[in-house]
Amino acid sequence: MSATDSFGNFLRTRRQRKAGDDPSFSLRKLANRIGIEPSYLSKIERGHQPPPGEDTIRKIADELGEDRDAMLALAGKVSSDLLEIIRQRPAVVAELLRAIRRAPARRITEMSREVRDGEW
Amino acid sequence: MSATDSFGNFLRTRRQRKAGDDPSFSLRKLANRIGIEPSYLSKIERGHQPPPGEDTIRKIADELGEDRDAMLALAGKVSSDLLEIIRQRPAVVAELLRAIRRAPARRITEMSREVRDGEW
DNA sequence: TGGGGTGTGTAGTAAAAGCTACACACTGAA
DNA sequence: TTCAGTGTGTAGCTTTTACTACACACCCCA
Repeated sequence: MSATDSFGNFLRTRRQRKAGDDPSFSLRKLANRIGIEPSYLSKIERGHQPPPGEDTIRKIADELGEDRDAMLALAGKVSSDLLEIIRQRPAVVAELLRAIRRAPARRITEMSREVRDGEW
Repeated sequence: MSATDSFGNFLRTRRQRKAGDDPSFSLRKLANRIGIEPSYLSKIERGHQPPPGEDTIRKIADELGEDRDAMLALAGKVSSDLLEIIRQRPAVVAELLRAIRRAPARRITEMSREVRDGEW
């Protein structure tokens, strides 16, 4: 399943679920709040257009109450602030990312906690 | 200094240094080995063109014996294999990256080692 | 005094990304 | 029975990305 399709499907089902008990989540109204053309949003939901740009995805995620990074990933993208973190120290950070590729998620979360708590 | 300029400057000085004792590092010959037009390489070196695409940067880095991730970073890019690692598990990996933003490089390298050694 | 080698200037090009604008057809309530 | 609201189809657009093609001017040295 292409990024175009999975992003669209996810978006459509999440929006429709919300539209069930909140009429402000009609395709048109949501598009207006986000600041894009309704027809464009329609095409994205059905996979007739690839996912939109980063800023637009961010707004969509916020409106739906979904995780920004997860939606960006669905769209085949990575948040630009993460890119910036990598670009600041390419060698060390690249090494770390390649190291954790197959590590269990639990272990990765644990590492985040340790770093934040300053355990070293 | 823009990405265009710093990438160009770095490339030019590294290439010229090598050209000093190895004539196969003339702009033209290097361009031919890489598979791009000499005039294009010339413009990139002088910052008249933005850095080339990922594949081309990779080839340049390999020719110069420089770190790929570092050169990509100079160009304002991030290696697509790292993007893929993030997209696989956006939430956990994003959390980790944001956590290490201000951590000392030594600590990050240490973490890579620990994960590879399977210390958990 | 050419003929290979050097770098550079000008002028394009193809494809992708990220959209807009507007008309159309349907539905459900007033 | 109209009209506000729903989603959708068609046809564009601008900007960015990542280059190519080719001619020009200089230098050196055989």
